[in-house]
Amino acid sequence: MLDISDATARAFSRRQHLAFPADRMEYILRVEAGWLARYTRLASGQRQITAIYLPGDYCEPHWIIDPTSTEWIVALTPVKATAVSLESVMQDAGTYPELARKILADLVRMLARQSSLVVALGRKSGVERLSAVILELYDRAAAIAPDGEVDAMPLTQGDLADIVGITPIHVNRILKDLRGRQVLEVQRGAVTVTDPEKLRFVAINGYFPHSDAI
Amino acid sequence: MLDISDATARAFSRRQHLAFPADRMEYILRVEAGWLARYTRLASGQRQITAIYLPGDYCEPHWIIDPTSTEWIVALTPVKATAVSLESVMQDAGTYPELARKILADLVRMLARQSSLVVALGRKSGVERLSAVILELYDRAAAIAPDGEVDAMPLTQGDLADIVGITPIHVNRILKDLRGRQVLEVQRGAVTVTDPEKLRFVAINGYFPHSDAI
DNA sequence: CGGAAGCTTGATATAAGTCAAGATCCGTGG
DNA sequence: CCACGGATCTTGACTTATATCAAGCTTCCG
Repeated sequence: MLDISDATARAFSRRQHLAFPADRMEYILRVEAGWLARYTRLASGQRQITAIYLPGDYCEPHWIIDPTSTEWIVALTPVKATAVSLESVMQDAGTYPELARKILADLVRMLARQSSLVVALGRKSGVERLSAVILELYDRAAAIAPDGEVDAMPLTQGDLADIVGITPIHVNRILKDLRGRQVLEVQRGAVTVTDPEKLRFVAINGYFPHSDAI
Repeated sequence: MLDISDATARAFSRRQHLAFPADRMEYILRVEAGWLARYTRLASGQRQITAIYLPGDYCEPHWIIDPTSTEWIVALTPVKATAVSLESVMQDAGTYPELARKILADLVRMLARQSSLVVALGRKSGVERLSAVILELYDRAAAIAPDGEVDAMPLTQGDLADIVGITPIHVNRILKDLRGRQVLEVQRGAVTVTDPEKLRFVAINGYFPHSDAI
């Protein structure tokens, strides 16, 4: 069981797991640096990522209500995180509900994000889905960047494929196209948004109807 | 503003809306009878349903944390629901946290369901998605049925299409096929599961690999 | 009893997947 | 310091699942 003295930063390396399904958790991690993913694995072996956590986020905020992990949590980059024991959140809840309130607010944001991911996966084309997801991450990254400058976002084309539910090969082709339209740049293991507004347009409307140019 | 005296059943007719995006809510509805859907509409006019509420569910439980409606809530059937004022939940929270705890538990369940919907939409084929969604609803309906007997589930083929993110035409073809395999029966505006275990198999594995028969 | 909502089916089109083959980068061990 | 091997990316050719278009039917509500 963790206590306050444990509330110091812990380090995780890229591709290291922070939790597994059925784990009984005794703390919640607040991400200080690095990116995390939450995913499920299907019978077929395929992976579907259902959430991304960025610095400032409480990872799996619902653990304060039901402390059972249901999915895999993995570090997409080297990560630093501080653990807050559930016990202490619960105790504070009565007297200083600040922390509990913040965590619950995160929970609601997460629900909203999942909802819009459902909409994207259910009803949008490849370009639109990919654009929508990259844009959402861009906006979140911009919100926490000290100067609003977002640098390369540490996502493999395989990671992106597992978020938007398409083939990495197809992700590659879409990215190539978006790169050609000067919307973003692609590095090995990362994507950099160069024109957020164009990206926002594509995420909502796709390419112009009856046209190939943006 | 609602008070306790308002906590009596209200009636809504089929296709009537209970909330709209940006509405500021002052209460949460507990569904007593009937089915509800929560949905988003895209720029293209398409609809994507992101949640279904059944009797016993608290509709939009996250309103107790942020009382702003973000999507449309519509009755899929005639509905009876009782309103609980957020004010009273908040007041009770300190002294009798029972109600708040129940609502938060519902919120966590909802998050889990959305997560598995993301997985279905992202990584499963038409049959698998449709089977998974129908099965989930079947299981929920069975859990609240007094004798475990689930009757026809009130979903239009168009509704199903808007949950699983495929065309109503394609839903029709898949249902025809599942009907042929004796998994379920189809009525106008409703679906009846006749072989839940077969359905469960298809939801997880699809049809047998390298085979057309189940 | 008329019309809208819902269902059904066929023919055709297209977005995305699959298969295949290489190229490139990068961390690690010798 | 270099070499090796795995992870990642890239591109082309071909296949397939699902969408689109079109038409007609049925049921039910007002």
